[in-house]
Amino acid sequence: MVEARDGLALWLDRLLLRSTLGAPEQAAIMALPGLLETARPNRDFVRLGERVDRACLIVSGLAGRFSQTSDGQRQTTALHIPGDMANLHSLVLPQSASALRSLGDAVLYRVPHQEIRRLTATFPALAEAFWRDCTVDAAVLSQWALINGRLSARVRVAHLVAELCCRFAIGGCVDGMSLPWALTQIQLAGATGLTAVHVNRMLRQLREDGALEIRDKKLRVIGWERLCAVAHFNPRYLHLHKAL
Amino acid sequence: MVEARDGLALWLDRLLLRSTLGAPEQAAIMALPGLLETARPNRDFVRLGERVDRACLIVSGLAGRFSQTSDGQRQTTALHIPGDMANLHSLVLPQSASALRSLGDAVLYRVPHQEIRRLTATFPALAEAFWRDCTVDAAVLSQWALINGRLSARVRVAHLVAELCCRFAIGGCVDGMSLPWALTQIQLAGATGLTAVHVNRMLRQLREDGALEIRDKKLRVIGWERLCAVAHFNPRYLHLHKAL
DNA sequence: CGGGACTTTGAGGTAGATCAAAAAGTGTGG
DNA sequence: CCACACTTTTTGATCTACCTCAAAGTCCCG
Repeated sequence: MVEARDGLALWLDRLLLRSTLGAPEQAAIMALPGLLETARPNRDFVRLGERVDRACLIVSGLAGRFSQTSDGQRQTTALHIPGDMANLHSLVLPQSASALRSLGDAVLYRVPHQEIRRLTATFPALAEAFWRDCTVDAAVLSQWALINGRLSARVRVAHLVAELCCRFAIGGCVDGMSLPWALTQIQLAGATGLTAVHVNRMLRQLREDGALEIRDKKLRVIGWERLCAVAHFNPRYLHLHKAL
Repeated sequence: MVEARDGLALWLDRLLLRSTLGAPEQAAIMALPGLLETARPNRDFVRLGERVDRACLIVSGLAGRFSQTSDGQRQTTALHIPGDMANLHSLVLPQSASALRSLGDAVLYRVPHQEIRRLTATFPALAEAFWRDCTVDAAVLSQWALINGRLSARVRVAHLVAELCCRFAIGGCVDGMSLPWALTQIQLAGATGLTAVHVNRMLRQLREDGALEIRDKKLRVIGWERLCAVAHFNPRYLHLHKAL
């Protein structure tokens, strides 16, 4: 059974990677009230343009953030894994500029803005930690813009896979490691700005290169070094450690 | 003669578009100490990976933010106009994830983090206003990711031009309007993820379509409606007005 | 067992890259 | 004011990475 506490604990860990928080701040995070909710698979749980009054913590499963043109074309602008407060920025900009949707089965914990504001008002260190995490989010998007704007399809797919490896297994990615993998090639295409057909071919190449293998909803990293080399991957932009 | 006060006033106007600030907060902004500096044209004034202890306000001219691959390829992730505090986010993430460079002649006002922190500590409303403006920045980048990831070269160029029109002439863009235009086609290519050659062809098309004209470092909007239509442009994402 | 979503492979088309070179503009020093 | 070097703009010709369309194969769930 999934519980809100699990999600909050993951989120707190994430915050502590980048910010120093005292015991009262940590306790306040863990005590945040909210609503646990099972998202219907592949459905928007925050719609474009909607005025939002609760932030969504991903407790389990995956979620995507999407920008959309007037004629309905979508581009993924972020992938969120458990422990991500997917739209924390809605606290300061409640008019949602992008949609959030579950990718497969997902469980959310919806925390009212007003509860988060209570925390930022009491603990300035939390306000800063929140702002910092939003900034990391933007840094990741910058990296996506770079990779998707300048590099080949093969690099894009490899880079996205490498990023997710690092975010799931915070710190150490190694050869032979295996991760649960719920993303379809269609979803991968949405995030890399490619077509699903071409993603398929690129994944085959990466398999033939001895970099990785996806089977049975599992990703197996065959050659982490090779994958990083193909992807031009350097995890610094993820800010998974406190700055020196 | 350009003065720091001009830049600070522009920035304050920008903040007031999106946040409500009292007289003391406004006075505190206008009193921010810093160093006025003439940037050498087309030079990085914040380098990649550098540890930053001052934020850069663009007082005059243009600046670009760039992400960069290990082998030196660059992608523009933001264009900054006078009144933009280009790297306000460095306050919470001082390890610079992107480079900042002047595009042509530019004048900067460098404000020490420590002075800005004095403000956020005293006035929580300013901390929130700053966070909000960084969030808008990220929203603009999302839009770029969408446009550059999914739409044709013609749309990309048109969209960028339309965005800059709106940001320069906050609120009203009209037919026949003319703006100072300092960007080269090479710089346009850097922001749209195209080559300069192709940008040139797209600009010619837009001219032939009766949408715009660039001559003598001036941009003339011939048909604003037409430009917006070609660009799929809807200025909402710029958050140039307070949310309803 | 049947239907829907996803994956895989093939064949052919195209938007935009690349390469090349001329023309126009811009700044510098004599 | 002109001569120069350098950058930017413009145009042409060719090439290719990725898209599009199509169809078969696979997986999964009711």
